[in-house]
Amino acid sequence: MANQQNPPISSRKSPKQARSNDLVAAILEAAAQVLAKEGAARFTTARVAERAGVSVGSIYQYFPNKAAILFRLQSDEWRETSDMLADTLADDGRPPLERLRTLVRAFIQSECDEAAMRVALDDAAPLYRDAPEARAAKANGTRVFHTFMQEALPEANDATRAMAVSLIVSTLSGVGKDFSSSPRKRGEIDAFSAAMANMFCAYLRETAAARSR
Amino acid sequence: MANQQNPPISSRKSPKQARSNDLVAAILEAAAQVLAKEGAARFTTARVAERAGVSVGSIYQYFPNKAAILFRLQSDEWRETSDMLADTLADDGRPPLERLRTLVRAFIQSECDEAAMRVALDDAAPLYRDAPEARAAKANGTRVFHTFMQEALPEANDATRAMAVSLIVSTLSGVGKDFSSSPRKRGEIDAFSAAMANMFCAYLRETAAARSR
DNA sequence: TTAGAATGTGACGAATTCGTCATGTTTTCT
DNA sequence: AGAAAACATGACGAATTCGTCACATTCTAA
Repeated sequence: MANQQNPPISSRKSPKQARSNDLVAAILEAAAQVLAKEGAARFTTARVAERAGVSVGSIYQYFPNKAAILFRLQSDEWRETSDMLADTLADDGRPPLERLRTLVRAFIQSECDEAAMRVALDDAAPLYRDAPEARAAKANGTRVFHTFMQEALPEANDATRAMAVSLIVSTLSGVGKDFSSSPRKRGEIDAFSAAMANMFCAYLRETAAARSR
Repeated sequence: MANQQNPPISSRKSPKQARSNDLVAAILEAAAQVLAKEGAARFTTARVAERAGVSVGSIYQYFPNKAAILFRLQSDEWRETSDMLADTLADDGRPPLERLRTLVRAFIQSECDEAAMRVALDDAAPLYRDAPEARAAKANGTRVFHTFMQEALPEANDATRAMAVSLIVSTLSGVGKDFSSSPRKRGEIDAFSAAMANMFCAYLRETAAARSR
């Protein structure tokens, strides 16, 4: 109901020289560190600048505001994990549900690996969440699952498949957040991933069975 | 990694006279409105006071700080929904999985009914989340599910049951948040609840079957 | 070499926010 | 009634934060 800021994302200018490329990289690196180590509430352009060994003004040369930095971090994160998931799902030769198991494990693992930053990024979500770019980026991340679902539920109609996708995507991200918000040992990750994969597989099997009946 | 404040919850004093009881009620009512209408970022003791027709000082007489108000709101919310869920689950005479279906529907519905405030409350979570009281309140909310799971998975061992509980609880709350973050029509709520219930039931059935084998 | 474009700096204004405290009002109790 | 306790007020200090802008430095190309 609030928390929207008009120019949150659109890049202010793009680097023309080598040094400014380095600078943007340094800013992003520093931003990730500040976010992970200080938390969302203490994420400040001033702190990012200090950590990057750069002045505040330089940051505002390439990012219109604080939210844009955060969105960029989140956006990169999404791209990376969605690429990883796409690779897992595209691995033909293994049955769909088995690939799904691998995917769940990989996702939970990656969520836990960078827990600190992901949690903070999530805390900061109100700052960038409502931007159209953010919605687009998120939608793009679910594309992989739609093609996967064609394989997993070949007999089902589109509505059923769409529902399965949104349910699974939403569960993965929501539960992943929750799970990774406290530190986890290897065994816990294994067990939890397995249970979640079981749940998805059971659901898909029953859905497929119901459809073909 | 950050965002902790030492005295977030402990009540400052308890109302001794009638007027102060009314005042606390007015504060909480105003707080809920401010949160829903202005969002977490604009949730301010000053704004709450103004809406309640009360002075800031009065607020700080009964709440040690802003976070305490938010925690109180969240806490009340948790209590209400967990009571509701307990009622649903306790309704003997109907098979466990059928009760679970009803529960899922009721939960999603209630999540959508007050979407604005719940989303804002979630955005504000970093302010109260790390308080010990918050963890306790949350744990208390999962109690209902443990007893339910005894019925649903009578043959399973404790570890399996515990996993099922945390998976389902986590999914409910995580996915509920996600789903209710955009406005939903009645039909969407029905369809989504049904799908989610299907997923839970399929999981529990397969888990039960695996155990008894 | 040198003009001008690109880049980098950081002090600073404007805005917000939190929570306190000295002071005033109302209630309670004897 | 009168004293003490409870309750209520709101101006204000201290702290933070965001993002800008006038100016300095570095690079590019003629």
